Amino acid sequence: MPTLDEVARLAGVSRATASRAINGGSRVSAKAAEAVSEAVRTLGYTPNPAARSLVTRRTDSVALVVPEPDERVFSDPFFARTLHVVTRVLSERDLQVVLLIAQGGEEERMLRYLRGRHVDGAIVVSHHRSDALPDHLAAIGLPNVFIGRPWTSEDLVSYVDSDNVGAGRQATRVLVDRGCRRIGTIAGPADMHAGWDRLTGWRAELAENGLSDEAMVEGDFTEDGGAVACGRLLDAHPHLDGIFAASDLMAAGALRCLGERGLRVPDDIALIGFDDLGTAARTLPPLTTMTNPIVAMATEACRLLLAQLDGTTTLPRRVVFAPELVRRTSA
Amino acid sequence: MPTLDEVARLAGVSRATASRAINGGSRVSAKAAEAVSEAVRTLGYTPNPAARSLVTRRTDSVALVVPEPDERVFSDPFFARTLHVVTRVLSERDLQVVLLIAQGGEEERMLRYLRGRHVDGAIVVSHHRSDALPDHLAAIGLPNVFIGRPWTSEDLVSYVDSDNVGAGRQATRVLVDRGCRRIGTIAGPADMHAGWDRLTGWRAELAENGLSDEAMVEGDFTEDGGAVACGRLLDAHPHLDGIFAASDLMAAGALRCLGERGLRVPDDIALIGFDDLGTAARTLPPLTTMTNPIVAMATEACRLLLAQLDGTTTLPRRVVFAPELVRRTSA
DNA sequence: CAGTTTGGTGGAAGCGCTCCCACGGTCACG
DNA sequence: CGTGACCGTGGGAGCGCTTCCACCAAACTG
Repeated sequence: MPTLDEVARLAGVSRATASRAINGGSRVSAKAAEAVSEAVRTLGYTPNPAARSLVTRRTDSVALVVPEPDERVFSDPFFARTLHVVTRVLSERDLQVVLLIAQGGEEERMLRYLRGRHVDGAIVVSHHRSDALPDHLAAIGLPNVFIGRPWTSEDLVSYVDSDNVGAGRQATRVLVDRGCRRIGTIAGPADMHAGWDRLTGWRAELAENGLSDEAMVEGDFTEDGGAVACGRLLDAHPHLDGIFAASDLMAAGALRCLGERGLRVPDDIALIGFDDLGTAARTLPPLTTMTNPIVAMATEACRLLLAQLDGTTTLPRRVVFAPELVRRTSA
Repeated sequence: MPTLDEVARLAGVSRATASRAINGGSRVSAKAAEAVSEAVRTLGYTPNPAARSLVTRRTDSVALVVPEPDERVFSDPFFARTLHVVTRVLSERDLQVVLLIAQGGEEERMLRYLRGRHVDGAIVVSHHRSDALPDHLAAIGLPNVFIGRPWTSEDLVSYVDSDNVGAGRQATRVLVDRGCRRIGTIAGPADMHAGWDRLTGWRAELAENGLSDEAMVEGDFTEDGGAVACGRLLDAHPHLDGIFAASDLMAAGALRCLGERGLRVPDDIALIGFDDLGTAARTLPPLTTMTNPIVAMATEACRLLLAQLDGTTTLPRRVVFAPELVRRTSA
């Protein structure tokens, strides 16, 4: 592998000048710059990232941390989209994204990786109450942004989120408005804010309409989990006429369950989901749902992280986006 | 951040001894080792990976290269499983896996990353004819193993594969044996060996039984693509009584299409898939299919790569695993 | 008891790079 | 023509680590 020294020698300049020419080129004469880039080309020179980051103290890569079992990461379009957007936005600044899936016992491993400063910063998505990620990241001193409100004191970390409470209310209102009076919900996991907040919204809307909020069952944001949860919900409350599922994947599972029980959607029972990431449009019938503003959230998360990396901002910031209703046929 | 120097000073030994104590500890007295690990603990020391890899010329990380659009990577359980297994096997050697998804124009970016020696080696999965990945990797001189036979001269690269030709034959034979005589196939992309070989197997088995191999349509290994392909297949050949789909995802799409056309599976038309990664068991009816020996392939790929990294092997090697038939109800 | 192996140790070189700083040359200005 | 500003340049230090090598003491050998 050619080194900077060889490039400099071939170009007839000093190592310092070669370095400057390669990185930005300010304070370098056009002649020198040309000679260097010529030398780079003929030698096929690639800078050694280890040597570079040893002195710059930057690695030019960022972790996308997902504290979830990988089967979920790979089956929920939410993560695919997030990774896609994050990768795209950060690649504009030539930052490499490293996907860190911390399943089960792997958490310690992941923390070791972050502690070792293999990355300049981290974006955390889908964090659970039990992983003390905000604390750990603070202890490590690594710039970070959460996608989805973290379980910690509000003003300690930067995050982006969608207005899940408001969206939960709005979704429930759709059911109320079409005349449903016995409305159940398949909630998300109680240890995740997204699940919890949507449930809160559902409760609030029911309360405002004087309806019972007893028909609640907790799902796990997966399709199979949604089907199971739906079964339990119907067993306990056979006469439901509306269900709010906290994710489209769970709604798809519910749809399967309802079909098996001979219930027609939306005639016998209306169903509204959450996310609108493709699944909703593909089910039979297509799901009425709330959008999950992933693109906006992920983009903003990158912006916030970049600001931290640049040293522009230090104080934690939060940005909240509003989901929108998408009417299809299930409700 | 504490450095090795500080650790050494606190432990009352030289930097050299501290380094030895931290890495393996051979040729270090028990007393010194204890003092060092004590110092490491109190200081919260973590080695600087950049400094380390500058001298060792290793990065202790390995790329999993997937030259596919990310929506496919995240919707096909094949990749999730592969990543899972690779991560697990390599983590035993404390190697970090970096997922490199090279979609569209990102290919150059990915090559730059590999050329920059950010990783010690690469495992490539799902390679297409057009990406000149084998050549590029050879040019870079990066140890690598392909999962799935690459498009290049056989003995240039190491790879693991499953016997797709044989499995294609066997799947087709299942249809023949149950009495099907007009057998179509939804093939994989022609620029991927897995697709091509399964098609070859299908052709061979039909030929041996004196049946026509005209009913062929190319899919893209996705569910939606499978549905579309199935539609085209039926339009061109309305009287098929059996279909071999080159992946379960495509078979699931076909199932949807067949359902919409009022065709019962397997009574009107038998269907056999490929992969058996969960999807097959969840469809209605459950799919008869061929297993895709991912665990074996991924594990072996890791072994082959590790051998290259250790310098144990230099010559390219190939290992082929045999898929097995799983009988369910669709055929 | 001299001569050899052995194990533990520290000094020091050096991995490839960036960046501070000092230096000389050029130019505009008074 | 002297002075200062400015630009492009190269020397050199040093980032944090591993590893070669020389060294010494202790434990062997014949």
